[in-house]
Amino acid sequence: MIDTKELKSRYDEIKKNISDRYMNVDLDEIIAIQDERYSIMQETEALRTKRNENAAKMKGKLEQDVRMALIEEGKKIKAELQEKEEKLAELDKTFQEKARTIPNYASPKAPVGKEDKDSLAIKFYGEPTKFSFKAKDHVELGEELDILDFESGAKVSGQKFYYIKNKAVILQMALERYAMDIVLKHGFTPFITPDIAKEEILNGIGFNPRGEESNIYTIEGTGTCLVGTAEITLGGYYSNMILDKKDLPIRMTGLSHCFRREAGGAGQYSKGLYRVHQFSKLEMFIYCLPEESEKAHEEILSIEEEIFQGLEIPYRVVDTATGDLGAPAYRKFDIEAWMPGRGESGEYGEVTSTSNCTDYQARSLNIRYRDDDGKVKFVHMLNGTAVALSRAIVAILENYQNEDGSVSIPKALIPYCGFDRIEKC
RNA sequence: GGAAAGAUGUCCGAGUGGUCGAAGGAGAUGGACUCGAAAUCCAUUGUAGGCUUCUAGCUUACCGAGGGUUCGAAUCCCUCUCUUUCCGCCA
Repeated sequence: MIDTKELKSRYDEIKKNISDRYMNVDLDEIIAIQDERYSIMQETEALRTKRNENAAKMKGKLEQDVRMALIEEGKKIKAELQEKEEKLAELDKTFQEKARTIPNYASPKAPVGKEDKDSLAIKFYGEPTKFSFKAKDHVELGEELDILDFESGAKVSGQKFYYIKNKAVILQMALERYAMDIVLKHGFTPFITPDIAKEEILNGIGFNPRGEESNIYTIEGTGTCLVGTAEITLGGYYSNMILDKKDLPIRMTGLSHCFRREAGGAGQYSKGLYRVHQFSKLEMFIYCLPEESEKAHEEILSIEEEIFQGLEIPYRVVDTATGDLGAPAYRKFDIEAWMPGRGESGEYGEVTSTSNCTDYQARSLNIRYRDDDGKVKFVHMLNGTAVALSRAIVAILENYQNEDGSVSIPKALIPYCGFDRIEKC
């Protein structure tokens, strides 16, 4: 969340940010709740002071009637205090809930706009793959090659589930290891994280596990959820801790399953592996000093590019428009790989995403460091996809398809796969 | 899953109802001593929040977490989490 002490001093800025992001947050209501909370808080504290003073008077030896009078007084204060404290707790809860909905300040460099098409393509790598034949999409390729099975996925688990079969299994493992090797080379510490996390962690990262539009599966009666990304488990790792400044930046990379409800996400642009309820992903995460976060963001992006350049897949980099930024993000870069089977005759489709969340998550999760001036300050937290296996497989199958329906393996993956081609068996 | 013991400030560690934001020690910082250093001595040394007469003062909360008892809780009670040890079970 943002610093709620600044709601009034940065009022115009916050308001503009909310409107730039096309979000519906009533800042004035939140400030009104905050004011009421402060005033109840003061009344509560005054009563507590009275209670403490009253109790302090009873320390020594006292006449019985004096003591009884003080106890009576104490009981009266206690009753009053209880009432105030209940009210305060209620206000606190409401305030926290509402304040959490205020988005992070967006970078002044992020393009302002409502949706996808307002985002800026800031870089192109390679030319969209051309074929001398009609390109198939990954669904057709995958089913013909008997390496993807959506029908069985739907039968056993439901819509948007799938089985990966045969050489695609090896391909996925190869991709995992290939991306891991690149990330490790850049000094990241590898993790395999839990696939389940507590709601408080989800909230701290900025995911809302509740509500109709939530993309999160909650596990009934446990207070936990299936993670949608290892960003959650990597970001929760240091919650409530004060980090040593000399240990920063901390670079972590985590492999996890990712579960997403994707309610209502159907249609041509979500078909096949592109939008699914479960996939695996290798995620990068950095905790760093505030002054280093923009540089760290560039670093993550460049590793993501290195991974896709190594696969020789054409892509573009997109600087996400304010209206399309997640609430915690200060700035977000997506890599969109060329997908020849997408749309009429190929389109770019998102394969990675990296966000600089500045101190937004750190404030909720209480992750700080001690600065040279002795003060504790919030770290900046960044995340980025190393490789989302399902989407990377979409890009590989569609870009590396051959006229006979077989699929070649990108050069960089051949040593990891042990074969250079997937063909009909 | 069962049993026992434990969880206190940066660390170690005392503290079984009021004199405890918390003894003592270590560490760190500043100062004295010294040519300098060590030793010694003195002082300072948690976090978050609120208010005000805002380079300061006042005040609230925090002793694993959450509840409860009480005029008053680090201290008593309940639940949970974690750690250690033992038993059971298991990949």
